[in-house]
Amino acid sequence: MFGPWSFRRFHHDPEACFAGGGRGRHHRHRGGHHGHGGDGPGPGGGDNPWGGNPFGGNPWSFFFRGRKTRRGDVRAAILALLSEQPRNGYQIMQELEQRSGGVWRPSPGSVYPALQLLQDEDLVKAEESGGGRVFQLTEHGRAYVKEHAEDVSAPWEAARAAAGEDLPELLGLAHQVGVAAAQVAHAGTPAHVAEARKVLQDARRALYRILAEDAPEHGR
Amino acid sequence: MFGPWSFRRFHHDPEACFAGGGRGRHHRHRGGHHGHGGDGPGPGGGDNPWGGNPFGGNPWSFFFRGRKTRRGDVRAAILALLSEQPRNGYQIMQELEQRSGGVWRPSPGSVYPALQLLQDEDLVKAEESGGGRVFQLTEHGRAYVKEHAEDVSAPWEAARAAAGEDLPELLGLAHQVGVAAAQVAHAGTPAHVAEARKVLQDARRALYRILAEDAPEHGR
DNA sequence: CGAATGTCTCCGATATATCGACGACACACG
DNA sequence: CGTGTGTCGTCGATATATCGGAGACATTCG
Repeated sequence: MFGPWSFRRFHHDPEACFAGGGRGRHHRHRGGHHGHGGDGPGPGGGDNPWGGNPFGGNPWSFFFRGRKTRRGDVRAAILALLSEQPRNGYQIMQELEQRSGGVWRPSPGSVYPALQLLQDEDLVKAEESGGGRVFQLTEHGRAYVKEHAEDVSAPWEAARAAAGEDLPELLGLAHQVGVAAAQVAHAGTPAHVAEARKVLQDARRALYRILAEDAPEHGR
Repeated sequence: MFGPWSFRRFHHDPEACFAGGGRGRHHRHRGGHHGHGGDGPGPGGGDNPWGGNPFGGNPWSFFFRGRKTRRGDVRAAILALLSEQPRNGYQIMQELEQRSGGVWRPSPGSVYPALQLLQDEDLVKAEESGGGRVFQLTEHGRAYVKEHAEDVSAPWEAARAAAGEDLPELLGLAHQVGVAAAQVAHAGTPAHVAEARKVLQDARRALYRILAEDAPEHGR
């Protein structure tokens, strides 16, 4: 089954629990060329309990972390995109984010090693261009894509479908609430700010009350 | 005066308006080694109207963009930090974010050029370490810091003070609202989701009503 | 056939670097 | 002295790269 934080698990396993900080909490800073091992900027870390951002980052990044695809998806996606046109690594990440409606942006940690492997297999080659490197399929790569059409899929579609509709909609609304709160904080009087604080506290309470009233599931 | 998006302007100029997309909107993609000039992931861009993140990124990043410090602050901050101990570029950015309570994280676009200039002036030197480069003051740099103590300030304190209290507090609450909404979206029934949608819509409406009732300022 | 173990891929964080836009500051001119 | 112009520093976005943790998948063993 999918990890606790993947939306695939959300989709297939409604029992999945959000408790705890997810991967970021357990993730240790590494040695080697990265030397620092201090506490991370996550919740509870350092002077700022909300993370790197004093306002806590966005709430969905807290949940929507970790694996969003399956093994082989990044490789398949790269082959699919490069069979359309040459692209650099950054463009590949951007395009996948765009085509998945934003639910999946492969990290550099998967894209660059996958590109390296594809080069090792002589399916892809890189050319210097404008200060960066543009990747394109080789002749061998084109033949491979033709012969393995079923492997060169569009995993961004699955990612998009898996994310569903409710989460984006509610988080979009929550985002608008945050925008309005920021405007009050900026342009409002102290009395306005106090009023806004109460509105937000009431909304939070109402949402948790919805969760609390959850009875054993019927017809799910 | 400060730019439309700096919190300094927020602080000193309450008339400042949030309308429009800020710097990101006008910022053009550049040529040269970065070739792509397509529409950005910002509001209104591409398939996903909320930005790179399908859920719109966090609301405060929309407002809290652009300049947060004055000319020379990054240089002063680097000198102050390196007079304590050697650090690499990434650690400098992290430390400033931490000490400012998160309101200021200088971008690589200011830190690395400033480090280069400080090296050119023989105030700082770099040493390879663990795959990266650690920067430290030279003898000349140490003398400079001693002679110009008034220039080597703690701009993170000013940044922190300028951000004030209301914005972080309200955005922290909005963040918690977002977290609760995400939990409902994930674990709730369709009826729960509909109920949560209403809670969020009501909260947004209440916040804008607070702003709408603003009379001409008294005693501000 | 199910459980345990091993392996492989994905990801977040770390780390670096630069360009062009833009805001703020200094300076010059009327 | 105020306004306009020029210059300089800051920033977001672009672009690359890698390490170690962890999840998912395959394989092996009982």
